[in-house]
Amino acid sequence: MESAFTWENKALINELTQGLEKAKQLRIHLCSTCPSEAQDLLLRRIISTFEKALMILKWGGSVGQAQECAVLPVTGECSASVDGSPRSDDMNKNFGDHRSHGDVSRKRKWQPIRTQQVRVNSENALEGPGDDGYSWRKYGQKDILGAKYPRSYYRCTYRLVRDCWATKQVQRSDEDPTIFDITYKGTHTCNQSINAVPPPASLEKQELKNSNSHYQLEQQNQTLANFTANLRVNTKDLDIKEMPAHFSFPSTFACRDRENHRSPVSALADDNQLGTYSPVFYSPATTESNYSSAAVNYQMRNYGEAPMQQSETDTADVISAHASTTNSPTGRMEFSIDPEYLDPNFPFNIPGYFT
DNA sequence: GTTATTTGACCAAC
DNA sequence: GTTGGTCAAATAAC
Repeated sequence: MESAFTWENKALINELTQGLEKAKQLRIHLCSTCPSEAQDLLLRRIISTFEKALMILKWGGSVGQAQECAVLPVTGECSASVDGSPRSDDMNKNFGDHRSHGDVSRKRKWQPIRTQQVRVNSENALEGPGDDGYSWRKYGQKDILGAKYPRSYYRCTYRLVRDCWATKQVQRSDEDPTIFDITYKGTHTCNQSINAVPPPASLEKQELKNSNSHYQLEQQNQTLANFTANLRVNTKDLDIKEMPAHFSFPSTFACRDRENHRSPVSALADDNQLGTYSPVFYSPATTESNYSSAAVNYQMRNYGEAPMQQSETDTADVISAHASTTNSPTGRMEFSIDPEYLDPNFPFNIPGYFT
């Protein structure tokens, strides 16, 4: 069936392919003029971003292994452990088990499952892998048969106020106590973004914050718009005439769904442990020099397909978690792309989304 | 007083 | 019957 989605998907792939080609040409042009290392790095990352977006789109619609691969941040293999051995958690297995379930069950095995391993510093090994950008509430702990350490169960803090059913399980590795196996189940629907929404002081206060969430979104969109604008400024003085005038980063991508205070961009932010694009943004008040720094610091944790230079990423087989996002610079905002939220029905051809 | 964590009990899956 | 996942009352922390 040649659905509208298929057509839009092809059109989007075409646009992204063009963008990729132009970025490559831009890099070639810049290479001939001896660009700074930072410029070259930024260009390589822009190219990589296009490639990833294309890959995500080409996988689109198949909820199988490919997507699961895509959302695993650092192991580079689907459901692979640190040593690369297959893991028992398997998305397909868990998706397939619907029998005798309604929409909700005490064991929501139908939820998408992602696994991740985090290595902690020895000094904080006792308290676990630390902050992953979301607010979690521990709701249980269980001794697991054959495991040396108990498994901890966490659910999203915003389960009640935002009906967010994301959960995670944290299990310390028997072999290496500094490694934690983290299993994420479900996806965040609470529209959390890192450092943007502190845990609720009370449910009432949280509802108050919800009423302001649109304002927060606008602020984030403004930041993204600035990011886009700066990207343009940095290239417009160059003698590049082939850069398509119609292309720009979709800063207006956000605020599609105001009712739910949810947008594609914010939705992408839902799961920072997924396919972690982690561009680092600063507030609009950030100085230009800081912006340059932000651009250079643009982090893209790879999910496996394109080899990253070691200097570009501090991730190896496992994440070295330093436990707290409080180490982040003030005003830092990260978002990541979860292919699950790439809405195949999203009207990309609406004027204004892509100018 | 409010919120988070702990822990025993309950329930579903196997 | 066993095991893993979740609930909810009790308790701790702030």
